[in-house]
Amino acid sequence: MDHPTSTSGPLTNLSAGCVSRLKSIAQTRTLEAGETLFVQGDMGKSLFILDQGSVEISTVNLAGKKLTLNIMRPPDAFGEIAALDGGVRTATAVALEATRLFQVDRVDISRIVLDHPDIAHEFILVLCGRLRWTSQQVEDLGLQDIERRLAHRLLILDEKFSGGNGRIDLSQSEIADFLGATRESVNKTFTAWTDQGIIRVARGSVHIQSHQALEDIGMNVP
Amino acid sequence: MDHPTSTSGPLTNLSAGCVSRLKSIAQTRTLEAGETLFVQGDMGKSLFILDQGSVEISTVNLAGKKLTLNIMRPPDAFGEIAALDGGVRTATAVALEATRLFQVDRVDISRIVLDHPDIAHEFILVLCGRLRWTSQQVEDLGLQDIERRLAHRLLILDEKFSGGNGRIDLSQSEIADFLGATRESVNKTFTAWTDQGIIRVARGSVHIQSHQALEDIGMNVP
DNA sequence: TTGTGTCTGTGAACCGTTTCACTTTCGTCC
DNA sequence: GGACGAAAGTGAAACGGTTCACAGACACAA
Repeated sequence: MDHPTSTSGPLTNLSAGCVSRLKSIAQTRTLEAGETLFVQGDMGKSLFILDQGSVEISTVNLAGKKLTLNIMRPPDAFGEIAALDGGVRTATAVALEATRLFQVDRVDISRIVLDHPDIAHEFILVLCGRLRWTSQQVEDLGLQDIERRLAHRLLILDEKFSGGNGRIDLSQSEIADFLGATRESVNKTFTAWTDQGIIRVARGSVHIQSHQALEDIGMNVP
Repeated sequence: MDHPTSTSGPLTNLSAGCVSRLKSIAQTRTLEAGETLFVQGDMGKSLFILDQGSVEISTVNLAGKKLTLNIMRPPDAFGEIAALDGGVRTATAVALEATRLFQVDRVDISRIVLDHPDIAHEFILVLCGRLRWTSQQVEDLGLQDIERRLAHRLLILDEKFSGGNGRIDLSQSEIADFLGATRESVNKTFTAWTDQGIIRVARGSVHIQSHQALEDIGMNVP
């Protein structure tokens, strides 16, 4: 069996070998754009592996404010926490477009994990990666102001969604939901950055002109 | 081998059986009050299991603002992420008092995890619990105002540190660091709550008079 | 081409929280 | 018992971000 996509860091995924084994015992499932796969608080019975499309993972508070935790695209897997420990879903998953995914049942995963130590080890690495991703988010939300959070998040989104090429295809509202901020705040920061030549904006996307400048902003003392 | 202390939720610990096996291959180590065990960014080579004392897990930004992520007490274990995936420490660990702990080396853990599927499974459950704890923190920081965060955090601290008896032995500054807020904000909220009979405050501690009231505050629409 | 809806841009008022600058209370160590 | 440091209490001013209220731009469908 090959190694996981990356050994640490927040972008860790299961290895191709492990994924194909899981797919062999999975059901396939399709979702329409906007369809909800599960909501926070549901009992979680399965893990999902994306085949086509994209799924947004988010939480909403009682006032209706949304915080986007992640946007999953193939070959991402998600829903592992509840699938592995049998607890409730910690967030809500909604398809952003027509989506096709594999659904692996909790009992099958438990069996595989106990039978195959190498797969158990892979799940451990995936969970560690998730923990790093989430811890980073706690740190940002608890300690950084919006400008720094935004700089940091743009760099992460660029790496995750565009492989570092600098084009991020998200609207300013979507980016704001990632930060726990408002669209207006994001827009005002973007305007300033555009004036400085750090980014270029278009309808539904941002182009990073200077990764270095964004890194510097993240490194500044607030 | 017995079951983990709890099967899901943020307070999950390793089972007594697993802990005693890990202790048998661990070194013991003592720390003085204020001594730093590791800092964020260090390469992580081991897992720690507390025997006596307490350790604060926190992150600090460049401006010096601190966010307390957790305070560990026996029989808590911590440092698992870096110990399991070999990455860098995501936070800093400092002893709050004279502390004694067991240190288990990363290579020994890897071996045990691959040799003992049941222990691997326990680690998976512990990581899931950590992820639930951390996700909750993200949700609070991203979506809730200080009053709601404070209400929620008091209930969690009460359960974790005092088994739900209502007495939380932390100063207002320490509580503020848990929230990512200032001591003054915590103090002002405490004054209001004291007037309403929800809590009673003393030097270095808070007494919850009405768990229900705090739960209600957490449930309110902001 | 003219809608129609979504995304972007922008300024003013507002509000929650921090910062600052104290005073007071409490414990404990000479 | 008085002195000192740490914790708590409090009000005024400043600030970062949100809310609100629009106006303009672009995309796509009728």
